[in-house]
Amino acid sequence: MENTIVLEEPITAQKCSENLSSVEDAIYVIGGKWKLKIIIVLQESGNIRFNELQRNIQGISARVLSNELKDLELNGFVKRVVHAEQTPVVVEYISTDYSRTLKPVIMALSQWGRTHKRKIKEDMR
Amino acid sequence: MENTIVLEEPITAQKCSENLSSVEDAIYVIGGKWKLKIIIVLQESGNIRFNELQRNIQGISARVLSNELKDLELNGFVKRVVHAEQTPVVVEYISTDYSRTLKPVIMALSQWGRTHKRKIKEDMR
DNA sequence: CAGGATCCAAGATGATACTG
DNA sequence: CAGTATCATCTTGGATCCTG
Repeated sequence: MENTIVLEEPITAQKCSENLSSVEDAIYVIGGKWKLKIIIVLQESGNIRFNELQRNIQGISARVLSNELKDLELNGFVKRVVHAEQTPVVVEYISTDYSRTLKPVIMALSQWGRTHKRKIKEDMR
Repeated sequence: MENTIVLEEPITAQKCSENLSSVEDAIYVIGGKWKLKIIIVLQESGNIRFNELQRNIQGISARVLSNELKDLELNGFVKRVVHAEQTPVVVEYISTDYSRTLKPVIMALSQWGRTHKRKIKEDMR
């Protein structure tokens, strides 16, 4: 281990940019108005079809949902299952194991959102 | 207990929309490309001035930063402190106690972002 | 320095219609 | 049903210039 070169970078800037860039990475893939919502619905419904999914996500259009799903599939959060045996073709979406790694994030967010909502209500009176 | 009317709502839809709406609320206030980043930098730097803040946040323009700060101030995440005694006026931004309630969210996100980055690297080989 | 005002380009979104 | 195509629209964002 004596040959290990430790580059002594400024600690504050270091830690800062470390957190920052990780959060940045996270926001990059699961950020935006819809991604997390879709992931949540998918996780809670097991498997679900396109139109039902759309109904479950308040306000999303077919086009946007379609695009988001492609994106999520590319990133490994969603699996698209086609049942070709039926006509018209049935397509189901299911969440992947990898999407389950987001549990802590979703929990933290929903927890915070809950208390935040309470705070807002109190602020209003 | 026999008179208790239990409205048997579909449990899944119920729990689903609960998580969903909380996360939705959270995303509504801290979502977007910049908000969390600004909050992080603010938390890690104690107090900081406008231009320095801008330098610390890769790629943000003055206009956007200005707007985001107003928004964050309205929501109680940031305090704007004006030192009028000096000329030209010095303005400092500091994070509030309330912004610290986001710690769990930030931790979860940065943790996830970190492991995600590792996964991506592995996927590439 | 700390922003506000303005202009413009680009991307996101909604609505509607259409297809296999 | 599971989307795609197209168009009109609206919002964002960047660039630049300006000011107290």
